[in-house]
Amino acid sequence: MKETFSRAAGGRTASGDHTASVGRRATGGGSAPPAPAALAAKVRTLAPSMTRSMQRVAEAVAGDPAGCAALTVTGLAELTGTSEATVVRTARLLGYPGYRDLRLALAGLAAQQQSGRAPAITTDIAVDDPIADVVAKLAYDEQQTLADTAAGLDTVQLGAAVAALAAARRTDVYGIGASGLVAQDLTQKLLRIGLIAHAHSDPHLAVTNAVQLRSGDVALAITHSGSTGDVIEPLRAAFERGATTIAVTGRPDGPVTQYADHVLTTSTSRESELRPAAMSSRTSQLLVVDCLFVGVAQRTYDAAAPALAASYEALAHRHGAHRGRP
Amino acid sequence: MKETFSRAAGGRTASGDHTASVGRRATGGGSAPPAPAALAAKVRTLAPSMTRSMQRVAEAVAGDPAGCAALTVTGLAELTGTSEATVVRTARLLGYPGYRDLRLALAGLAAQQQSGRAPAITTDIAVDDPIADVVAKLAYDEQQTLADTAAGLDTVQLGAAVAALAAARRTDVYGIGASGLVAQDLTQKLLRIGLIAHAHSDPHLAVTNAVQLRSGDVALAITHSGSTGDVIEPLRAAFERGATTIAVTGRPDGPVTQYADHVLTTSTSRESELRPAAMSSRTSQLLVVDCLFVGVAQRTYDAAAPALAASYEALAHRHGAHRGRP
DNA sequence: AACCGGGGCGAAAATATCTTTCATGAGTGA
DNA sequence: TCACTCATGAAAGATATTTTCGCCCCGGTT
Repeated sequence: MKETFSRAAGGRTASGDHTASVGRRATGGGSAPPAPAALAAKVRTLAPSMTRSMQRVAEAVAGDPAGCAALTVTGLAELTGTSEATVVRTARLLGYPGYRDLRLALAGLAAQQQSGRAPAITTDIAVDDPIADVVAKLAYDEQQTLADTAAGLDTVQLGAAVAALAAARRTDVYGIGASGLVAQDLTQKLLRIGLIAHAHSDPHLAVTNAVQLRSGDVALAITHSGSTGDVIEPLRAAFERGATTIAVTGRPDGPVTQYADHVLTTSTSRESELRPAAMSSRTSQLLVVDCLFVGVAQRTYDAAAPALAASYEALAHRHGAHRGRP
Repeated sequence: MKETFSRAAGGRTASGDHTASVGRRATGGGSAPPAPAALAAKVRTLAPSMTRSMQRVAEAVAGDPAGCAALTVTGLAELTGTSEATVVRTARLLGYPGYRDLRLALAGLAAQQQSGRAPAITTDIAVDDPIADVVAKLAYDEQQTLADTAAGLDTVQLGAAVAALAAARRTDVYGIGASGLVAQDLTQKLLRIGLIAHAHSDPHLAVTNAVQLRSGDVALAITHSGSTGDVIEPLRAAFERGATTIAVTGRPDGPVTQYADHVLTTSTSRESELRPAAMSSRTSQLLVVDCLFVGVAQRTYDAAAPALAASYEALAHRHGAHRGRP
């Protein structure tokens, strides 16, 4: 009973007087069920928003699931040089009701790792790695990113976002830099199934357009950091105009979520000097966007199928006739 | 402290105080290590020697590991119509120090079973797939695409392409539609490490620019079909002007390769109605492009590293300062 | 049929473990 | 510098687990 209550309290009271009063984004914080194998991903996603002590705990947990599963709260607290309270807080942050459940998940994770593949060791890409290693490492990392993202995606939020998109009279997508390309990708796809969508990279134009939106429209912001002002502003404008707003971000607690009815979390993986964060965040974002697209296509199948076929046909003309067409 | 002590005590009779003083619990009290996944077997083996109540508990545990893992001693006792003591006795009989550890093992078992069911998603995405399946299938497919691409990449060609890019005075990248986004992605990255690169989506402008190229410059065309005229034309122009030309295509025998000094092959995976080819080709292309980028970054490390750092710094300013920054 | 061990068994005490509360101090912005 | 916020851990407060203890069922014996 208090269970539920305490959970809600954990979900950051902070900023949102506006948000709070509006009372939207109800689904925001705690809807996610405890993760099974998505734990490592979740740790990475949430790590930035953690305090130092909690990070230590999270690190220990992610680094040695099996070992930590064998420890009691007190044990883990001692190991990480923190207190029981901190351990419990971390468990909560990771989406579990308490340490006990985190421990259970840890045991599960350990078992999976054990039975699964042993060689999960990824070294960073080094300056003198031969090109073949670069290919292998990059491919592996991106695969990992995909797995993490898929595991960490909240299907409820995703479903809600899909529903909103499918029903939208019009959709605006905001993204800057690398995220801008993802925004365009989504837009291209939506257009192909006959929906009305626009991607905006220019902040001013984005806001200008956003204020045109109203209930029944959808605004979708893509930002890895979750705090890209140029993207938040248009989303906010749309939010205040009553449009349904969606955020695709790697920081589920970032400012952007204040104005988002639905938050889709992308995974954050360790970056290195030669592998900028942009790379994995892009992969992650694209997967999310693809899921959105396919979801929408399913929902609007009757309209989408012919549209897809038509655009396929149209394109075929642009390419020389080559074999392989069934 | 009591932790260790009590646990050792739990280890029962046998070795007693010696074990306790050592404080290891790895091997536990008895000789048998707790079972990992051999639990079901153990239950069957030991069932005959169990009392009626214990059998009920064992049965429940073997029948629904996941479900039981979610229960407390009391819960499981109630479920099986027995008492806590019996549950603990059963756990002991199965080789665990207590119920807590049995529960942990149960969680592990459940996780294993769950993950074992993974490769059931080889099917195409159907119109009525639940959203969770869509996510799983898409992630799986893209992972597959990455693996295929990595496996099929010719590292010699890749190395040559990297060398050309790293040495290029200027690089033009051509791509249309979805490939255009990939082209932009590459361009963005190259710019970030201080190289001069442009992406062209407009065929006319592309050709106009291509004729400016000459030996020492690089032109890179991205086209899945390998026969997109709008992309081939500028590549051809560049080729004829003596620039080094690279093609990233899914058709290593397509027209585009005629004018390419180096051909990088992207993988083509099966597409379906709801999963257009563009999706996997994009994933594939991006991996190739990432490899190119990292390769170039390696080769130009002295210049690239500071440039990357600088652009990182510059971006940090655009985002609000949030905590978690070490 | 009555009596007598021998255990299986569960209620409840005892203990360990987990959770919550609360006071403190470190860091931060004005 | 001061007020303020918030992270943090100590310890109190709940729960969960383990242990204790003896009932009572079951078979065998006289």
